[in-house]
Amino acid sequence: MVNPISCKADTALDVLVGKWTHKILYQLIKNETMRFNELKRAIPGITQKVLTAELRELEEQDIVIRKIYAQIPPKVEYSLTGYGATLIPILEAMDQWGKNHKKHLEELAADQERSGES
Amino acid sequence: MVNPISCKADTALDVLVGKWTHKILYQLIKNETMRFNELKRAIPGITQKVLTAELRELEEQDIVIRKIYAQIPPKVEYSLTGYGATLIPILEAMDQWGKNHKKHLEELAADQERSGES
DNA sequence: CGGGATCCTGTAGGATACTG
DNA sequence: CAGTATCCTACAGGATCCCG
Repeated sequence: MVNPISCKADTALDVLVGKWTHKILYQLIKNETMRFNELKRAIPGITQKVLTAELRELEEQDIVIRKIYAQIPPKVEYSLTGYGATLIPILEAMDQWGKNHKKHLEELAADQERSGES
Repeated sequence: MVNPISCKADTALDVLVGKWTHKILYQLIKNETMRFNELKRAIPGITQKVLTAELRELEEQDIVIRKIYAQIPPKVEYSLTGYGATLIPILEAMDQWGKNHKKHLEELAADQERSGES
């Protein structure tokens, strides 16, 4: 029998969900540590407000850490915490599955065309 | 260097996200095959409309299959497809991580109390 | 029994302007 | 530079009623 999932996937989903969350994490995985505007530039389309909000949430959850340099002009650096890094395998699994799923959906579409769908 | 995630996690997230999606999948993993109202009863709080919509989406993505018995009263059975089952490891990983994350958050809260947060 | 058709609402997320 | 502070909108999701 399949190992039953006790439904705490919500908790993980809560962290990962959000239109931009995983892209932020992706950047921090790739670049280790980034400044606010660096992140903003790396993620086209996101607004300051949303980026700030997401980063605050991730910070609260101990997934990213925020280093503030008391200087003018301000400098703030974000990076993954060690704990946050435990998300990487999940993101990688989802990434893999996602890639495969895209292919799968295309094949499905092709099949349906061949069998003459409306 | 960390294996960069190419950002197709969106695709997987798209499938999994939705307030109820993973609970539906959870039920189908546990019970193999279920009728509409069985699912509805197993997932307290969900409405027919939403359940129907989610099932349709999952069906379109070839993750669940819908078996209709032409009879009165109607009988419709839902179950995971073999392809849909490839999601199980991801759900399990998220479940594990989610459980651990809950503990982690509690520890964080306790730490902050001890250090005298406002 | 397993939905479809409507109508409604909360909130995640966007646009824009201002600031230490 | 790295944010706040407002205001606004789209849409996921909910409530309800109807139907073969």
